[in-house]
Amino acid sequence: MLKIGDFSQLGQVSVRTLRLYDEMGLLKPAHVDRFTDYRYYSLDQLPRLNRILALKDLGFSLEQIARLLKEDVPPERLRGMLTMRQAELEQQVEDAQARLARVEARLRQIEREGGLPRYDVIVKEVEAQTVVSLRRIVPTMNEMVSIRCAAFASLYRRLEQNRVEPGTPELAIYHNAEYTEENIDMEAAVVVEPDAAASIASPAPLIIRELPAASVASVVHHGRFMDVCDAIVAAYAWMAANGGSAGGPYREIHLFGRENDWHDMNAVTLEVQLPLAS
Amino acid sequence: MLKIGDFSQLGQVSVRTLRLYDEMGLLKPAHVDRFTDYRYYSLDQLPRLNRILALKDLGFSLEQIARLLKEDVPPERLRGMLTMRQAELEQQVEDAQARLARVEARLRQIEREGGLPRYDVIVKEVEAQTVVSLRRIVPTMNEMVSIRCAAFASLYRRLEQNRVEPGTPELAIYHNAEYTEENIDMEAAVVVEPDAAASIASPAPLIIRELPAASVASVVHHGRFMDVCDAIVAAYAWMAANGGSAGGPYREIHLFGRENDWHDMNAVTLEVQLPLAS
DNA sequence: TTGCTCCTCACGTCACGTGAGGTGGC
DNA sequence: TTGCTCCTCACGTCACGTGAGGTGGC
Repeated sequence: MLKIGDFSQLGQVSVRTLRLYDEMGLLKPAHVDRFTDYRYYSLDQLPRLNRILALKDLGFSLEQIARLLKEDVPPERLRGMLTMRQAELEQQVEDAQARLARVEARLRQIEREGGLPRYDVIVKEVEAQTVVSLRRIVPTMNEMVSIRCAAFASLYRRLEQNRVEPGTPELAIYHNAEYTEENIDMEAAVVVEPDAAASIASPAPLIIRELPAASVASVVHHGRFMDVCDAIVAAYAWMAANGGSAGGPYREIHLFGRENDWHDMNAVTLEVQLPLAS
Repeated sequence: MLKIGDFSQLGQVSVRTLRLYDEMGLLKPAHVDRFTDYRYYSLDQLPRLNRILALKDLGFSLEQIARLLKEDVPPERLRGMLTMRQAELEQQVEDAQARLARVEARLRQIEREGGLPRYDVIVKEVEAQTVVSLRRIVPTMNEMVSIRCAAFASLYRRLEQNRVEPGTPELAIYHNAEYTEENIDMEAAVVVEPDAAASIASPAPLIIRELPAASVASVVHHGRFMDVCDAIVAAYAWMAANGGSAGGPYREIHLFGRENDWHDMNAVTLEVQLPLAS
């Protein structure tokens, strides 16, 4: 019989750990003194301790190990748990590799720019939404603001006529697959309740559609509206650096409010959402 | 100004998280009502929240992020932290891959044997130890027990003559590089205090040497002494399955006590330690 | 008697999730 | 007045590490 200290040395675990395993029922001492409560272990308990450590080494939690060590686990269940573990570990490897790639991209970025860059890109999930919109081709960049504002004005007017409450915030969607300064295919949109959208009898020229759910690369821009292109560039650059590709037209969310009502175009907050191909 | 609930929706984080970030000083609300303690955020705080989330996504702890967001971090320090993170992540990838390999080895083992195998192999570090030993060539397996016992008896006798206290446990070391049933090169050894070893004036034929520290694959065998070969096989099989190779002769640790004194060779506990090449 | 080992609480870790119990604003 | 949102505690998570305070065995 070994006292807990000796057994812990043989098994290369701490005394505290043995006490925990006792408490959890993972490894009960062969004998406990009734008067002193001292724990005594026998040498032939060492294989069980090693089994526990081996399973822990595979990444199982103590609770899972407790289940695996119950006498009556059928081999299929054992296989099942290991297969689960395998899948989890594959996921872990993948996650760590992706994260590593992002860290390396950051490092390269810092080399270039000498510090944390202006924009941070984060990936988030956006849900599907019903939007009502008007779509316009904008001949040149110079006309963008006026055409977009007119589109939004027209959109809100028609919604009012149909007694449909526009949701918030409004957004613009840019459909050109590549960068262009001419004939920009732009959609001015606003989120509405699906029921409200359905209540519009003859919608034309309004477009009513479901904006699909997506994983998006999201960048928040705060400052001059005209500088939003920097944020868009940042989103595309991030995507390229992390080996993704676009999964749809990017969305420009007017977090600051309605473009037509806003007083100061040099202090807007908006979010660029670039859907990622998955 | 946004109430915490609205800001949490925009930022895709929970209200609880925002309160935590406030408490930690990571992201203070733009304004806190003096009477109600309500937190109010402004839209232009969204970029900071996103920066926090982006850094978290790289795997930094909140405390590290707090340090990174202090105005005055020089870019080198930033690079330093990212490089650290990079190294940690490389380690994580490696660990997860190794663990995955072990899980897969287990799965294959279960396919073959239909359940958890008899032996569990764990890797542990053993420290360098000073041993005193006698080395013998054993012509055939049949003579192993008698020659080994004689060697241990002779070893203990000589230690006693030199008034050196033998440590515990005793161990046998097998030097043949390959499996063999003839001319087995065996060393019967016992751990001693370095000082005590040094005090032996003319040691011959005793060998006094330092058993090197090592990473070992460790298997505990409990049962008949003659079945210990199963444990040895298990250790080698594990090593092969996990892509390692032997880094020295294996050691057979007599946890049960002295082989010469033990009464029941059908109930021994011993540990096989197979050093791994690193 | 003095160290050494053992015992049982109980707090701390990390980034929140999840109530409990109470209050403010429409 | 009724929901809804906000507030501040405070416990739980996971596998221990690390004292605190006290006792048993040589």
